Amino acid sequence: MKPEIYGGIFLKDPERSELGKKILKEGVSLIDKIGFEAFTFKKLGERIQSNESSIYRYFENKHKLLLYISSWYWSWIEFRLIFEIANLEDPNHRLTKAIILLTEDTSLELLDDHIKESTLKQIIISNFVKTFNMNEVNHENNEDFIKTYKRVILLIAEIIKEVNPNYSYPENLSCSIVEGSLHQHFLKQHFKNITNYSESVTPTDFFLNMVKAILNNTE
Amino acid sequence: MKPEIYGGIFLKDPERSELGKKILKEGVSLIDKIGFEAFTFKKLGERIQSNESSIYRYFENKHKLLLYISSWYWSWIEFRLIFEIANLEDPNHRLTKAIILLTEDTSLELLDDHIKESTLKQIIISNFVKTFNMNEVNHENNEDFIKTYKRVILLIAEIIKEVNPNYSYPENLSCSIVEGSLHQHFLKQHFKNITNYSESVTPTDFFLNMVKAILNNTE
Amino acid sequence: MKPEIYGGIFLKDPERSELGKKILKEGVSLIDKIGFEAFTFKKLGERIQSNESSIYRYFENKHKLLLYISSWYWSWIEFRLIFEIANLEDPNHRLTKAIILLTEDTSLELLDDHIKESTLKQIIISNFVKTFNMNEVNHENNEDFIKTYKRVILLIAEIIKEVNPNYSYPENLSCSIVEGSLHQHFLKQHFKNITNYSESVTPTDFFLNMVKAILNNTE
Amino acid sequence: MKPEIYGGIFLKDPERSELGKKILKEGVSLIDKIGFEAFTFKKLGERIQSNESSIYRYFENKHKLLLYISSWYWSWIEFRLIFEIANLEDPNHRLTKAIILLTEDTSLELLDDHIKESTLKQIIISNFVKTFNMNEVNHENNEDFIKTYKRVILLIAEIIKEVNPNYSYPENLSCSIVEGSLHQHFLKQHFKNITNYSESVTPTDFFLNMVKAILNNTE
DNA sequence: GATGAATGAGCGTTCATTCAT
DNA sequence: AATGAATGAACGCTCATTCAT
Repeated sequence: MKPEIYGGIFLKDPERSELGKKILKEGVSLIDKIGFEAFTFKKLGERIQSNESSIYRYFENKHKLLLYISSWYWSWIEFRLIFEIANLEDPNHRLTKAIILLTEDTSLELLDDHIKESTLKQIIISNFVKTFNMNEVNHENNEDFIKTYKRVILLIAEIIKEVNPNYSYPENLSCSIVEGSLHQHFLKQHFKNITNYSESVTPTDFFLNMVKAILNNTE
Repeated sequence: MKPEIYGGIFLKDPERSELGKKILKEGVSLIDKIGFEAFTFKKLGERIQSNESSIYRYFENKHKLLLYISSWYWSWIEFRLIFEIANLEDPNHRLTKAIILLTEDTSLELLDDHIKESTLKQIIISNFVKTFNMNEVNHENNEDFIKTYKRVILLIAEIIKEVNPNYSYPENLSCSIVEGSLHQHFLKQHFKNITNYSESVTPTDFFLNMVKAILNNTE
Repeated sequence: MKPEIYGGIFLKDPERSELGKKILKEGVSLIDKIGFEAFTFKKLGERIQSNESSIYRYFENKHKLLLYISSWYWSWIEFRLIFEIANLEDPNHRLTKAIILLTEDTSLELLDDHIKESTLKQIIISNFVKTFNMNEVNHENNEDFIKTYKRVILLIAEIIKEVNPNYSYPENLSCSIVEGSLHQHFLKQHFKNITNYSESVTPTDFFLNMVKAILNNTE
Repeated sequence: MKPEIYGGIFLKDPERSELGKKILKEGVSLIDKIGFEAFTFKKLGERIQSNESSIYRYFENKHKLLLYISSWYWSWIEFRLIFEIANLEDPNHRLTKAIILLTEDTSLELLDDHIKESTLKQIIISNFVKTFNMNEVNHENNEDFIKTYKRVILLIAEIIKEVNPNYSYPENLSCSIVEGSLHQHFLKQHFKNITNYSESVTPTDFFLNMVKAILNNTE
């Protein structure tokens, strides 16, 4: 998949060179490992056997790299949503499929270079707020980045409306599901003991139950 | 209110000196303003007209200060929940009250020093994940800090069970509400245009509707 | 033993109060443990359950404390030399006894507070040069401190002259023995494998052999 | 002379750039002037008109720099010993030459950059113990550094054995001479008045006399 | 286009010391 | 006399970035 990343986030398209791809792949891996705070271009440089200054050819700074990765993630989610829902007619089926897609625990790989979706998800949840705060600083690329995320939200909201046009908060519910899908990862990691998840009960179950209850109720 | 903060987070109780209180008050304000990343003890020192080294007498590092503030917030939430629910008998009333407390936009002030709850909430949502990542490093205070948060989650989960003992995911729903209550702030700031909120429609409405639907449904 | 320490090294005589004695005892122990470089009054304060500022009542700074300890050591050596040699008539016996005293590995304790001579020796050897460099800065107390050390050197040199009045370098030989006695500790610790010491061969043997050879030779 | 320094002490070979050489030359000079304790990379940076951070590219910390300088010194001593003794046949001549080399006061310069041997010697004597304490911390480079020093000790010990195979403490005597050669500098500086040295009597005389006496004696 | 060297600025922390009690 | 609180200054080090090649 070649995600659509708005120009201006990068200086030089990382997808179009070997070094660029390495920066993405190892960048994702390193951020996941040591956290974005501790992540520096120097450390990434060491990891890819290259000088830190080379990375600056691609991204102005580490924040732009994170924005790139985030945009990438949401593009990928949007792409899969559209692709998988395309041939479903029944709104209920469409919504069910969407929720499954968002909440299930995949081990799919993006790109040729074997970046796992689950690793990306990890980074997104850990740095979700950060990406938005960054945007307040980088006003130029502000809208560009957020657009992709918003499109995902509105896509789900549309399906919700199809299922129950009378429900009053489709956008809020959409946000809750999307955000919730991220939050599951977090809960599983840190609070296994206070959730109701088990082998047979999954986040997907929880959200399907929730959405069904809410939308049937107001029907 | 004097929150219960587990010792070990601070070196010297900041509540027990003028300088300590200043550190808390101005610390909260500065973290909110420039973000935790950019926040340093040096900048805080300048703001409180004191040397950064003085702050080190109270907190080992800025991460411990954030842990303190977070513990404080969750203690405060727990305190209000218990206090306000104490005299309500009907489980439905109790749950409604709890949701209102969590989701409403207060401008209450903590402490004598005029720290606004809404500012605290802002910090918590922006750094929620971080506080837990920290804990993975500071294993000693690990459990202590998380305990308060867990107590809040389980408190709500208990009320949910009272309302509908047959519902399968009380803890998950509790997490969703608590996390959701934080998320509202965020949405309002960054996505006003994609939520369904208006003067007359509030986060409280959304969550009350959600919970009612879910719990009635499985009754 | 109450060593004679020249005033000016301390602000308040540490031997005359409980806190003072604690400072000496624990100071010696801590310097030995973590090294003089890493040693600070703050750490010592923690150890003796007292505030660092209290220590400043006794010693201007940690360098003065080291000077005090060093003076103490050399006074103690001088005291033992004089005491043990006093009743010996034969110069050869006197020299032999002196060498034994300097080179043997004692576990004698100074003061009431159980400071081991071997610990002191450890500190002296590790910081010998430093004490002299300090003196170049503190010109006032310069001579005072060095005097004690010089008296030990000259005492041995005198005995050497008694044994062999024709030997040309009594002072140098004296220095070699005194310095050598310290150096043994060091060799044993770091170079066990390149010295000739064993259960039955000791530093004392080496020095007795050396001195005998040198003084007989020129007789 | 290009000394053999075991890798791992430096991050980037200081001999291979102008800045690196400057760091060595001015580093030696500054340590000699203000002492190793007071020496910091910041001060060195000011002196070489460069930022301290640049120095960190070469050496992890000032302790590693001192290790480098020390290794350098002992390599230089070993080199001169081997070179000057190579063509001497008579063991007595070899030993005499070795003692002269070790004890004489040279003003030879190392490297192209005019680092005086005497300045180096000054640093070595002042920080001899320290270099070994460091090694206890930096276990990796431990053996590497000590090796060079040991080789010098064993080299002299071998010659001693050649002169008198029956002498019981060749290694100890070797240590005494090598350590003593350093000690002379110290004595001259601090105790001119208590040594027997004069225009016509030198440390070399003292040690030649000592060694001759000891080795003849047991023959 | 990619890299290595260099650097200014700033971070997190400790030190030595003073002041008020 | 002893202590606790406070602080300026400095330390050791890393970061983000630029420049020259």
